Amino acid sequence: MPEIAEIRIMSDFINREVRSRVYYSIRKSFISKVITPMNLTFEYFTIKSECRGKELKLILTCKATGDKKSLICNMGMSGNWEVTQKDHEPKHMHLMFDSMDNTILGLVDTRRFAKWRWGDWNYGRGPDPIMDHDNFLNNIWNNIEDKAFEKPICEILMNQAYFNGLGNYLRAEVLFRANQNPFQIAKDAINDNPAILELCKIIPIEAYQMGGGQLKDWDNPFELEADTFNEWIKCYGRKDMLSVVDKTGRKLWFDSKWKSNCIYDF
DNA sequence: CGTCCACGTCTAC
DNA sequence: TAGACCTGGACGG
Repeated sequence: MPEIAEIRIMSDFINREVRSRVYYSIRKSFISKVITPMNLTFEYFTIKSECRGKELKLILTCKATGDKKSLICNMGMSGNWEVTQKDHEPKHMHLMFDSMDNTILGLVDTRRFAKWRWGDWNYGRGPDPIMDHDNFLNNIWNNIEDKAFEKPICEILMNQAYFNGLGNYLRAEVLFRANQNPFQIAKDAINDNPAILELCKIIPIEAYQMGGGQLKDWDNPFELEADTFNEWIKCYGRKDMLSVVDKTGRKLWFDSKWKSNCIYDF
């Protein structure tokens, strides 16, 4: 489910929901295997959300002292946020924030790949390609001689040290919209076709404005038609495109015009 | 019923 | 560079 567009939508959703609420407790489900201790000394606290690439940061502020603690959340494959009534937690809600108004802000995650920890951003991941685009570009141009850029462009677009927030559907859409041979060596591809880097901002913004990708039961802040995303997506998962398993084991979707360039076995 | 597949990391041979 | 980690939906017999 979540790549950078969906993470931003989740962050917006959280900020809208928590704006007028005060929280008093954090819990995790009994089944959760996340070992992060959930004890919090704040008696009452407010919440604010930020995002950076595929990471989400919940900043908790103590009502009494103004002290802050940050929880960094990675949403895995199926993580999403919901607000429900107390004692009506849906199945697969594994992290819960209890509010004084008897609602719960919770992380719902069927596959339980989502993780959370106290602390700051993982700076091993690159700058946000949308909100911090200049640093995103600098990080790439300053490291263009890195061995990572000797790999095919389709592979490095999944490398979170440089493309924090891109995932399997966004890389397919970026490459397609850039009219880019997915198998060209990344350094050459970026030098020949720097529009790729602009599309790493433009495409996620479009996906964000569409309300995100393939999300079922999403509380869409834009109130768009349900199939808007399916009309927008031009490559990923489409019958008129080719797919092949790449070196990292992920399925790469690409325009059949590049078939003769393909370096992976069909 | 069974098998395959999924928008992502992690760690361990 | 395979697997491990997970659940459930789609699809086939």
